[in-house]
Amino acid sequence: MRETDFVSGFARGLKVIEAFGEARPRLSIAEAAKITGLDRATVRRSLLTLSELGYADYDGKFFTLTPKILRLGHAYLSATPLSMIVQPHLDQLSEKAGQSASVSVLDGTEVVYVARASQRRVMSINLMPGSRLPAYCASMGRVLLAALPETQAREILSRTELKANTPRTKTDPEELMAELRRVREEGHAVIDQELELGLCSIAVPLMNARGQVVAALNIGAPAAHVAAFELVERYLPLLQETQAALRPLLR
Amino acid sequence: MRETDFVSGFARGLKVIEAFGEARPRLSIAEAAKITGLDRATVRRSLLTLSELGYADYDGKFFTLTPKILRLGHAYLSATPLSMIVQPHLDQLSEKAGQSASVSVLDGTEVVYVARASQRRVMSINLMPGSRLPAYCASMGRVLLAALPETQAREILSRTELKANTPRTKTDPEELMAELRRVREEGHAVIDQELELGLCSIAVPLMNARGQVVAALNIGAPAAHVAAFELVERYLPLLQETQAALRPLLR
DNA sequence: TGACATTTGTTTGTATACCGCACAAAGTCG
DNA sequence: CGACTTTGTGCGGTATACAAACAAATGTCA
Repeated sequence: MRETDFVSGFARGLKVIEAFGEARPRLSIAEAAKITGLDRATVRRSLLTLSELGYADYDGKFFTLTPKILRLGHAYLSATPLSMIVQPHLDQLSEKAGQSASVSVLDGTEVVYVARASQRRVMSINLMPGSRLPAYCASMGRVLLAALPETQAREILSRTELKANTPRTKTDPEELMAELRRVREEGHAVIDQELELGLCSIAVPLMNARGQVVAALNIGAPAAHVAAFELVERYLPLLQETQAALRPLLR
Repeated sequence: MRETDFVSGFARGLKVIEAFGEARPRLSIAEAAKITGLDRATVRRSLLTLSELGYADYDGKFFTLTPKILRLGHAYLSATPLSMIVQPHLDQLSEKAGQSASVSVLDGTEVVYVARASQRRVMSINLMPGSRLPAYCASMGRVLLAALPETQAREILSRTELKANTPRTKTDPEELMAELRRVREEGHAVIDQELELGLCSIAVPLMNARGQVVAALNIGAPAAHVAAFELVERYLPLLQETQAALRPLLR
């Protein structure tokens, strides 16, 4: 790709959109400039553009994103058959298990939720399509990493900040690689309160008809309800049932 | 806003992202150019930029959006307290009612789902956060339109394509305006198979502490389970309970 | 098969739009 | 009021859009 095949004004604008998030619903020009590291004048033009197009509101002082911005992500969710196809199966699975069920894919070092059926609220975390979790300490992340060639999985771990969210979090790369091998062999991953105390989950890969892993499917449960060692016997059969049902439907 | 305060390269890029959707997961440069109405060279630069930034994949022929694009919408969903706040209440409501429950806001002529708790799959429609439905024939749409000044509601209807999805769909603007007045008076809207045969729903507005309508809350049910006239007695109390619980939490 | 038409992707030249900077203006605090 | 922060605005040099031409692939038909 040549230097000139890159539209930096577009790239800068996307960076500005991403400046909004978590604890930042409202941004002033100066704040957005600080977060993005871009020039204030540039940020101002991007924000005014967003506002002009209806992707943002401007009260003269602060900018806020509007629901129109969801069209951008929706272009992906609706364009990808994945989320549409799995949703009904997910609802069914969630109902049978009496627990939340989710499907996610890998994006860099993180898993991204593309569909979710929640039975009851899971702990302090509130997950929805588009939500992200670090792959190394999430059950679906383990499954997705295990599906990659070892070198690639190791490479992803190497650029992940492996921090111990709880005392149980595995953070040693070699230990994690060994865990990935086990996941690959057994066909499922179990997480016992590595992400958050009190939260367990079990995941299996979702494969397409050709056997390629295209996503991961999991069930999450409060540790108070179900001990980690029970996850396998209680939920693995249900997960595998859904896994098998979806296999011919995915491409 | 001055002419020069608009970054057209950014605007063009966003248009390119929106070119992906529903039946278009994969686009060639020429296709994207046709859909957006932009020059092929311009579209090419936008797509290559997206690809360079990891928002799209390119196989030499077709471009596909990657899950990274969800970060853009996620900036809204997570930045907006709305979806985070309502989700647990929604799960609870859905469980009590034994039916799907959703929260949405208005964007132009459409309602956009910002949160959802699905109990069982609702007919052929598969809805998730970011999904859109025309406001005029959805229960939440009626509630949200009813909250606007009449002139504005009429204006929105005037630029909506009022098509009859089913024989029961109301498509006459005057009839719809009358319906909106009734919704405003009664405080809830009931839809009886206007969107899809076999699907009923009931919605109420969600107000913040100052009494401003900030979103709509609904319960949808298969007509086979619950006749439309039963919706009110069975679900309205539950909806109102949730409505009241959320009121002091919204701003 | 081979010649022609059509579509698609890429490059080029030129007019224009945009970025970053420096400065002006307007708030915002003590 | 004066220090400080934030926002708005002209300006020069650079990057980008557009149109048009070119190149390559694909389709069409005798």
